[in-house]
Amino acid sequence: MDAKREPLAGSRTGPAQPTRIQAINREVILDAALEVFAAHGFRGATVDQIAARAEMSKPNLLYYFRRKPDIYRAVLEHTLSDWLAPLAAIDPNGDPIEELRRYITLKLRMSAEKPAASRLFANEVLAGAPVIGDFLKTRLRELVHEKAGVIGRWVDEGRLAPVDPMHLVFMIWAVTQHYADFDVQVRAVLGSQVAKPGFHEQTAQAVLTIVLNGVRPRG
Amino acid sequence: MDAKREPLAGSRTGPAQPTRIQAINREVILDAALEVFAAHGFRGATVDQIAARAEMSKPNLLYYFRRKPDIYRAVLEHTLSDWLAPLAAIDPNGDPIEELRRYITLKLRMSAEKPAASRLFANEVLAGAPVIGDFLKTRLRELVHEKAGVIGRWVDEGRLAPVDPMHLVFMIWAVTQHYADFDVQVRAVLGSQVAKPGFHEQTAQAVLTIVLNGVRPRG
DNA sequence: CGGATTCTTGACTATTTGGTCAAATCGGAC
DNA sequence: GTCCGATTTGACCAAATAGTCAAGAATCCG
Repeated sequence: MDAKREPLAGSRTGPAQPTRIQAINREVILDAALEVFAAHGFRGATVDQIAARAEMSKPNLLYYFRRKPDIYRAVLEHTLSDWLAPLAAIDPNGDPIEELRRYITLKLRMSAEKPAASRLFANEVLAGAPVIGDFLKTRLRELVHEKAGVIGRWVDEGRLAPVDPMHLVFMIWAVTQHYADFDVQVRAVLGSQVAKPGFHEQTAQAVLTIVLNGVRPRG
Repeated sequence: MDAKREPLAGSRTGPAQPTRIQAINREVILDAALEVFAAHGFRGATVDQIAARAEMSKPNLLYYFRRKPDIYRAVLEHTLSDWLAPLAAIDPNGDPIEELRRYITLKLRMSAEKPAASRLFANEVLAGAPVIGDFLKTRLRELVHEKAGVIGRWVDEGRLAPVDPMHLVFMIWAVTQHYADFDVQVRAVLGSQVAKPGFHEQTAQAVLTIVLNGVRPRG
């Protein structure tokens, strides 16, 4: 007999033949889960909250993702590559200052447009990175070392001031993600300014000024 | 009759006459709670975890703090003033670069010595600052505006490059707290370097170089 | 249409969690 | 030592939460 496809194999192990409804609902669930996990972390989030936000009964949600950790992992995977792309895009052959400007600008835009993704990672790492720990120690580590090498070469060539490449990367992450992760604090301190049009451009301007001046070689 | 002191008035509303045992146990509980709340946030933390870490039965813990939110509030209050002190210490009459250097150094030291405190705030703010929201919008806001005024004056006097004072403060917070909040990530990427002696000095050196160069007035 | 399959959910269970209570133990002032 | 309030905890309860299940509703395909 031909291999009988189990009811949900596709939705759990791989997209063997995802239905239209499956595709839609999995997307809806992941969107809802992203918001909830981003706000409260894995342990603080509840399946009921996610189901409510997805406008779907809990058993229905669990029909698509059998267990809470499955949802969590799926959300993380769904978001990880996006989050890494800007760093990967740094071009060794580009102009150092321009490459950093583009990188910072992209990261700031992501923080503005997808703050929940940033908060999701923040919560995961704060909790000790129980799920993405391996990823951090392997793929992220390799990528950062690669790009730190590029920055280090720029420094050696005198095209950047003598800065520690690793710490420069950390600084850029810290500052750009701060505007997503600590949005509530930024709003509390800055008040109505944040809502004004052009706020993001102003932020980008300020961040770029300090960081780029900090790494520009001094005459 | 003389006012009969209720059994635990002191331990709940104010230190009317805290016993030696009370003082010790409240301290033990707050230390334990700090670690647990810092790792999992308010919702993710459990009273049992805190009690276990404090090496004390749950009912005993609840004898000192009646409810979970009471513990949480106490931990936050216990930590808030410390966390703010370095910013408050910026001296309008000091040398701009030296004042910023001292501020960054202090914040970095706090992140290294009390990472849990930083993570506690990070979790609270990530969750939308349900407890310290008012504090952020009042006391923190006032303090930051005051110090931003100082920095703004330094800029006007030409003693700092033209930078947005608010964003400079955010940048310093972001970078310094990053080393506490994202410690796991930093370790994953940097590996064994983090354990080496002198790592913190190296970090401070790198951060100070970039930020101070970023704000130093250009010839 | 009609039958098979996918999708949906109300009702339920087991476990975890915040919190209570009464009884037992401890500690300090006399 | 003795006494009384302070401290401690085992046993317990109610609510919240992750996950199950069987049965009904919708959808797809010929």
